[in-house]
Amino acid sequence: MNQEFTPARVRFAPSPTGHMHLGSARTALYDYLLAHKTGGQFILRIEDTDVKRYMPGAEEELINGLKWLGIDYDEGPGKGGPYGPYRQSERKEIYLEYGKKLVESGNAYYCFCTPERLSRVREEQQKRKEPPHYDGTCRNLSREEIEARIKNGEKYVVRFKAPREGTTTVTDLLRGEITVENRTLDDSILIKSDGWALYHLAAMVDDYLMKITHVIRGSEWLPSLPLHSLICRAFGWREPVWIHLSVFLKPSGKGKMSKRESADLIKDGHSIFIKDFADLGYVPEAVVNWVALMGWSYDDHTEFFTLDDLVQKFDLNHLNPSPAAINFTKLDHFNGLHIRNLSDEDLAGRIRPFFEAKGYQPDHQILLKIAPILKERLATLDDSVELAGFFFEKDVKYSTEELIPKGLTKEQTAVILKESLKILSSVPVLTKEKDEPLMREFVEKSGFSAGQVFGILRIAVTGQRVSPPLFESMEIIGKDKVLERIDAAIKILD
RNA sequence: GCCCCCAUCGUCUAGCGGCCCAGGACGUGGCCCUCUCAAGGCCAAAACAAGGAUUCGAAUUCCUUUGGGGGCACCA
Repeated sequence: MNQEFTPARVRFAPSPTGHMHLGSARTALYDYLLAHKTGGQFILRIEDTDVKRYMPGAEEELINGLKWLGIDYDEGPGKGGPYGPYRQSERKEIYLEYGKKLVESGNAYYCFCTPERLSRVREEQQKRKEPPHYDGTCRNLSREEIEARIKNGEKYVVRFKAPREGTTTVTDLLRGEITVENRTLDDSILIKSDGWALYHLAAMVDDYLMKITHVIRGSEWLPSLPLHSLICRAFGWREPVWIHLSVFLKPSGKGKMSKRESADLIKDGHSIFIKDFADLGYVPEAVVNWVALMGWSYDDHTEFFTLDDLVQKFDLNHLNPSPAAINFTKLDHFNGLHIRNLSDEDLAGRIRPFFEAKGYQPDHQILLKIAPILKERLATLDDSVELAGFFFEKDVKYSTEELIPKGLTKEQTAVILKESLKILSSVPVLTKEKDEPLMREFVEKSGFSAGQVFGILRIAVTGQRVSPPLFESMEIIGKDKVLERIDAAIKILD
């Protein structure tokens, strides 16, 4: 498909009515990838024509979300561009003008029906088990009557004059031709009585004026695709390439995530809201990788992708039209992969806030040293605190029972601790290369198992049953503190 | 109710008429490595929704059924 290799102008057009979620993130990602792959532009357009549903802060959240994910836009609010303004609330007059054009060309008409009458009609239709429909009362009003009623101050809307007979066929890139019977079409409202355009008009006008080549959006728009196509045709515009992505299903695969369920996820350390991922310890690289693969694939075995990889390899032909269930365990997997792909310096910087949030004041040099031993143990960044908090602790806490391993007595444990103290005191500086052979030699002679000896030391030094490797940890903690902690353990047993 | 879309292991998916008694990944189980936990390596179990049709040959094409999803606003 050669259209992929011509510069694409693609737009991400969210409405600021709620939190940015995974579905939006994926759409924006694909937009970005297509634009960058083809050397085109990625445009952010805010669809805020509905004042009632406006959520303060949503636009900012959207922009921050994109920034966090690393998908920067070329044109949009705060950035400008040759086709602005990029907020629909600033484009009211434009839509009015194009609405009028449609009326003049006979593709739309003024409708004076009141909302009350409309809902009455709808009720009756439903009672008769008919699909709810505009009944066409104002479809063929005379010019004189229209002028008179407008002059009379009657409220009106602009409706699209949808064809009543025949069929309409539109092509969606991943689904092929979609054909509907025109009699199932409705005369949708294009401009409300308050003068604001509805999505159907506004989006089509903007896509045209902004020279959008590909419309990538959710499949909830599929039912109104014929309408949108018809509007473009009424204007005589060339249609963009239509791409409707399927929705994300809840992890069980049974249905879409409800508001309630989305909010509840956070209890399990998950979320579908982009704003939450950072705090939950996810790195944007992983979220991008994960979400890219829900609905797109490269081949039958490659799964690790950076954003740059994706720009290189993304293509429209491997998009998948079927709905995908969200799989958070796979996100954890990707998160681990990308954490391990980070430099020590980078990882040190990223885990710092998690330590700080727990009241630690981590030293950068120590963070740099623990980064490599933490790397392959982290599913999420916040795991690092639980695993490595002891590095920043003055002393460690544990119970006597924890110190004495199963199968050993208090006395034996004390012997091991005292011997270890002696050995570790004998080396000038604690380094893995130096003390590990000495300790292993002791294990060998003592008749205890490595697991027993190192297990006791692990508790004494880290206060934890599970920790990063012992000798590496001791090296980082330093001789003085290690000896201090072992000494403290011996005292506990006395 | 009506309209539209979708259908391969539990999940994400590869597959675009013979390379497939279906490949990869996550997860699960086992083994190896091992100072704990991981990471890593190896192995295993696990799917073409059902029924027709076309064809020498179908997971791949067509039809029906079933299941799932979306939509039917002066929301987007």
